[in-house]
Formats: sequence, C-alpha cells, structure tokens
Amino acid sequence: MANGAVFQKIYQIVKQIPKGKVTTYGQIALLCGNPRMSRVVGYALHVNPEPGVIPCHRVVNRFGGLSSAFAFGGINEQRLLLEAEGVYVRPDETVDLSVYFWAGGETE
DNA sequence: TCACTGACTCTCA
DNA sequence: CTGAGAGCCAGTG
Repeated sequence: MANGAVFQKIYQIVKQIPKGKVTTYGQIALLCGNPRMSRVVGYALHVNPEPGVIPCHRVVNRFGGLSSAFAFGGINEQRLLLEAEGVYVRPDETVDLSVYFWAGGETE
C-alpha cells in the first residue's frame, strides 16, 4: 500500500520551492522523472500529510492558475500566502509564470 | 488482486 | 480560434 516513493519525492521537491516562487504540476512531475505524472503530483498534494511544511500554495497548473481544492483553508488563503511572499496574484487567481516560475534545483 | 478516482496535460474536431 | 475528449501514472477502496 503505497509506500509513496513517488509521493515522498514530490513532497521533497515542493518543499524545495523557494519563497516568492511558484512551479507547475507538470514541472514537478518532470523532476520526478515522468512528465505524465502531473495528475499524481496533484493527488500527492491532495493528501498533503504535512500541511504547513509542504507549500502547496506555490504549486499551480501549467497556466499559472491556482487550484480549486486547497488543503490549507481555501483558494483565498493560497492567494494571500503568495502575495505575502511577494508573488503577484491576479484577480483570476493566476500568477505570472514568466516571473515567478521555478524550474527546480535552484533553491535559494 | 482489480477497478475507480483524481489539485493535470495534450491533441483532435 | 475555441471547445471537447482521451491519456497518462500512482494511490486508495
């Protein structure tokens, strides 16, 4: 039952996202080794075993749009957290990936 | 063990 | 150009 080898990897990557930066599910999936794992990435954050430790609010879809089902308290909290870190979030709950996109590896 | 679900992504009409 | 559908992987029931 799900040792969560991939999940653990996803969690580790998400925790490596520097403050004021965001990344996409597809990017995380790519870092895990499979670009098609994007769905699994979302599911991994969905279970979110350690909220507060795993900055799910820094994870968005490929368009930069925030997720609908958030584990911290709601899309509203996610937007506030991003703005608090210096990330400008549009009224549509979308961030500028051209500025805040994190490719991974380059932690602060 | 098998089948279904899912916070995504891509391609075709 | 816009909309809808199928595909993919891993985890849970």
